[in-house]
Amino acid sequence: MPSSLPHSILEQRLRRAVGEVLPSANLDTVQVRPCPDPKHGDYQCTALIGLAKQARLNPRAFAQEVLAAYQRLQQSGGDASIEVGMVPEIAGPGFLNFRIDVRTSLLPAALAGADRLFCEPARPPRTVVVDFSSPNVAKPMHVGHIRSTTLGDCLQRAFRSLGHRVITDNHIGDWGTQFGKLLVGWRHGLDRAALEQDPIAELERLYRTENAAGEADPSRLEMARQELVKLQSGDPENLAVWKEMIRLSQVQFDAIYGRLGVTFDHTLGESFYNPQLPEVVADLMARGIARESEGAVAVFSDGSLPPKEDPFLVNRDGEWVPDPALIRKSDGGFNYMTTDLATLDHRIRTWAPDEIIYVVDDRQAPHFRKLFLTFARWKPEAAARTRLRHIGFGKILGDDGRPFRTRSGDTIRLAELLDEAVERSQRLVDEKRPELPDATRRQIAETVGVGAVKYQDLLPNRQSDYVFSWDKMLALTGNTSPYLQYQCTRAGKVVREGGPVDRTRLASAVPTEEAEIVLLKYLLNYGLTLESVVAECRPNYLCNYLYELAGHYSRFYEACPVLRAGEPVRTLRLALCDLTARVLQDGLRILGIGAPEVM
RNA sequence: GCACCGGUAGCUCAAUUGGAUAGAGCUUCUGACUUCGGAUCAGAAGGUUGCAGGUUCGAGUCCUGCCCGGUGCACCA
Repeated sequence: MPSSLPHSILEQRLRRAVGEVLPSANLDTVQVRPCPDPKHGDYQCTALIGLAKQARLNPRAFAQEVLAAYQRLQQSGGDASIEVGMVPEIAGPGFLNFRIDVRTSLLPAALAGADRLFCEPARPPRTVVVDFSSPNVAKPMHVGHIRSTTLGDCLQRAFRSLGHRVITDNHIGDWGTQFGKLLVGWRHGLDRAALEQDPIAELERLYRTENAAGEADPSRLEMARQELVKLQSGDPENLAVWKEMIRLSQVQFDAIYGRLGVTFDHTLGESFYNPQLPEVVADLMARGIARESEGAVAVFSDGSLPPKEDPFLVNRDGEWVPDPALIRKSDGGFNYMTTDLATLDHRIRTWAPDEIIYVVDDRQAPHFRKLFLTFARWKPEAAARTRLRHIGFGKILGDDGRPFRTRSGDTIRLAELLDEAVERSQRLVDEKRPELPDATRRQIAETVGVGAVKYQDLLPNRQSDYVFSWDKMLALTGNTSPYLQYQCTRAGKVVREGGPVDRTRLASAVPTEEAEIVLLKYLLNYGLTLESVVAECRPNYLCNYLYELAGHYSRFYEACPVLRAGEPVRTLRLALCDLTARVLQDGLRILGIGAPEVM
C-alpha cells in the first residue's frame, strides 16, 4: 500500500531524484523530517549537503540539480493531489525545505493518514524479543523494578504498534544460591500463619534471618550449601518447596502486573535453562573459548579488540590484566553468565528473532558486552543475524539525591508505592470532582495514580537518573500524565457532544486558523515519532510528542470554538478534536497509561 | 588506577543520521474569564550547553586533554 503521509511521499520521490543525479549516493541517508522551526517550512531534508561533499560537488549546485529532477518526477507522476501541494525550495548551504499548501493539500493528507493514526506499518516487520522486568522469586518487587518494567512494556507496545512481531519474556530469578538459605529457613523457622498472611514478607524474613545466622555460624552456611546441592540434584522434597516458593511469588507478580497492565508471552526463568548449563560450558571449553582458571572456568579476551574497548581486560596500576567472564564457579556451580548464554542460544533457536532487547540497569553494561562478545565467538552465524541490544537506564533518586528509599533506609515495595500514588490521586479527584460517584472516582484515581508513576519514569532520558517526586508526577500542569489525560478527556468530550464526524462535509473544508493548521500538521508526525521511539528505544520521544500535541490542542481549543461554529468549519474542528483524542489515547496506551473518559 | 554514564536557565529536565535563532515545566512577575470542562491559555524574565583546544559550511551532539558527580572492575544477579 502506497504511503499517504507527506514526509514519506516526499522522501520516496526525493530518493529517486537523488538517485538520478548521483547514482552512487547512499539513498538511506536521504530522509525527510519535520522542520524544527516552521519558519523554514514544514519538512526538510538536510542530507544533500553531506552527499554533495562526499562526491566533491558544490552543495547548492547539487541541491539545484536534485530539485530539478524532483520537479520533473513530480510532474510526470503527479497524480497525487497531495503531492502537488508540496512546495520545495533550497535554503542555506543546501537544505531542501518543503511547505505544505494548506489550501489544497493539508486536509487531504491528514484524512488519508487518519485511519491508521498517521502510522505506517514497518517494512519489513522484524521479530523482536524483549526481555524486561525480571523480578526475583521470594523477594518483593520494589522500586528498582519500575524502570525495567515500564520501559520494557512501553517498548514492546511501540514495536507491536508499528507492526513488528514481538515476543516478551520475563526472565525471572527463580534459581541460584539464595535458595539454599531459603530452604534451611523454610525447614527450621517457617511461620505458617505469616506465610498465609503475606507470603513474600515471610520468605524475605526467612532469607534475612538465615543470612544473619550464616554470618554468625559457618555450619549454618554449610547446611545451606548442602540444601542447595540437594535441590540442584533433584531432591523431591526440596524441589516441592522450591516450586511452592515460585508459585507464591508468581501470585505477587501477577497482582502487580495486573495493576500495571503488563503481560508477558513467556516467563522462562533462570531455572528453565538449568539442564543446558553443563553442555554450554563443555562446548565453550571444547571450542577453546573458555578454559580453567583458579579452579573456575572462564572466558578470556581473544585480543581482537584494542585494550581500551575490550571488556575482558581491566587496567590495574597502568597494566592491562585479564577480567574474564566466569561461566563455572570453582565449586562447580554456574552463574548468570552461563544462564544468559544458554538463554540467548535458546531464544535464537526458538524464535529466530532479528533483534533481542534487554531492558536492564546500566550498571550491567559490562556484563552484556561480555555476554554478546562471548556469544558471537560461540555461535558466529546466529550472532551475525541477530541484533543484540542492552537498553540500559539510570537510577531513581530520592529528593536528597541518593537512591530512593524509605526514611529508615529500606527499599520501597512496588505495591506500596502504587498504593500511595493512587491514594494521592484519590485525594485530588475527591477534591476536584466531588460530584462523581465513588466507584468512578476510585477508577479515575487508579488510572491517574498508576499512570503518573509510569509517566514520570518514561519522561526523562532513560540513561539519566531522575528524582522521584510525588508532587511533580501528580501535578495537573506541566509535562505530566494527569495533564495529558485531562486534555484527552477534554477532546473526547467535545467529540461525544458534537456527534460523529461526517466526512462528507469535510470535502469543502479548508483549515484557515493558525491554530487549526499547526495542530493538523503536528498530528501528521505521530507515526514518525513512534518510529524514532523504536529506533532508539526511547519512550521519552513519545512523551514529549504527546505533551506538545496537548499544547497545540489546548491553543486550538482556546482560539477556535467547535460546537458553536457553522459548517463546514464545525465539522473540520470536530475532526481535529477527534484525531487529537485518538492520538493522545493511543500514545498513552503505548506508554502503558490509561485514558479515562471523565476525570 | 582504568572503563562506562552523566554535567544544558535559580530548580527538574528536553533537544530525532551533526542542522538554521538551544526549548519546556516549576518558581517569579503581568495579562485573558457571564468556560464547547480554568485540571486552561497568552506574555515577560531567566544561558559563555563544566573548562580548554580541534574537526567543518555548521558542534549541546563528533575527536583530544582536563575538572566535577555517579557507577562498575573473578566465582551475587
